[in-house]
Amino acid sequence: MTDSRNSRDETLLTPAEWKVMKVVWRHRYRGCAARDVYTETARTEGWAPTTTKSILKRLVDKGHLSVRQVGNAYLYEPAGSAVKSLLAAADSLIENLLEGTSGLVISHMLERTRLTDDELARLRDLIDRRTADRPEDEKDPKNA
Amino acid sequence: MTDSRNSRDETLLTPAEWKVMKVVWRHRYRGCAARDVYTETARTEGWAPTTTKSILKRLVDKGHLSVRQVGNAYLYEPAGSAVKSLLAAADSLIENLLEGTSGLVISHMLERTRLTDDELARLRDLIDRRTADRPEDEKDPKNA
DNA sequence: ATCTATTGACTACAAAAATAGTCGTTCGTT
DNA sequence: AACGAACGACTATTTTTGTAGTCAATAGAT
Repeated sequence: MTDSRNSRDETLLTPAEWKVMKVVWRHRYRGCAARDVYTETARTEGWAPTTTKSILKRLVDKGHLSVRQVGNAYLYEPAGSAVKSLLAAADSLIENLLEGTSGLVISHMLERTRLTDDELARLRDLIDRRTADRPEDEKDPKNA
Repeated sequence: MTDSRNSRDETLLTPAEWKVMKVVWRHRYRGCAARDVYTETARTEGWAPTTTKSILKRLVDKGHLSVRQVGNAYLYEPAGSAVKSLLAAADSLIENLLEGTSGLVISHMLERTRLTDDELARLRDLIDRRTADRPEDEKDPKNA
């Protein structure tokens, strides 16, 4: 047994790690060198280049980024699991939800997130389906 | 200036802190003694009572819990900001959203959260309003 | 009045995260 | 060929978390 009760979840990024991840993600199609990241984090976070490089390395170690040596340069890119990490973060938020606050929190997020009409439509669909599909005995639970 | 670029946000709880917070929250009306918490965390997390007590103290220090001495016992309760912390966590998740993943993440959350019909209705409302209310020039952005 | 279980305060310590420095090597430029 | 800028590897320091022990005070039971 992997002692599930214990400690730190590797799939969860720390705040600093997220900041780095976001920059790499944004550059994901052009390829992203360490410098691209630390130029930006220097500006936005005031970090020393070495700080950023350390975090990059940690992300690689934890498997969230992969490096590829292209000629001379080393290019970082989200290692498959970038979105997975994000969803894990979402799950973790859900886990933390205090009784009776689920609706509140999701509304809050909805209010603060800019969505395309498409995405909105998809969400409405999802909601409709949830309202209808639920079997009688599962209705109006005391929330998760 | 409070040097906003720096480090650890005190309003964000750590995973261990959330676990404790949830228990306190659940007992919020009856009042919650340290023991109530560590009895449960002993079972669910396998923590020593002292571990739980330490976290309780840290939560008090950070202002997420308040203690009130009622007669002999010390009762812990969410210090006003419990929900605020939760929303902060939600905001932080939003901040971390990678370009173009907003809809995905919110759907994901919706799918994994049990909501009352009321809450669902409110969400649908919110979505409808968002779809309609938006001024032309803000439609279909490249996401946040 | 005494004993004991329990509590909160304080202390401890290992691990992870945040932050950053050093250094040998390599790449372009001269 | 020589030099300096920049890179990645490795090392270092401080703070925060996770985890837990010790202990003096106290509340209740006897």
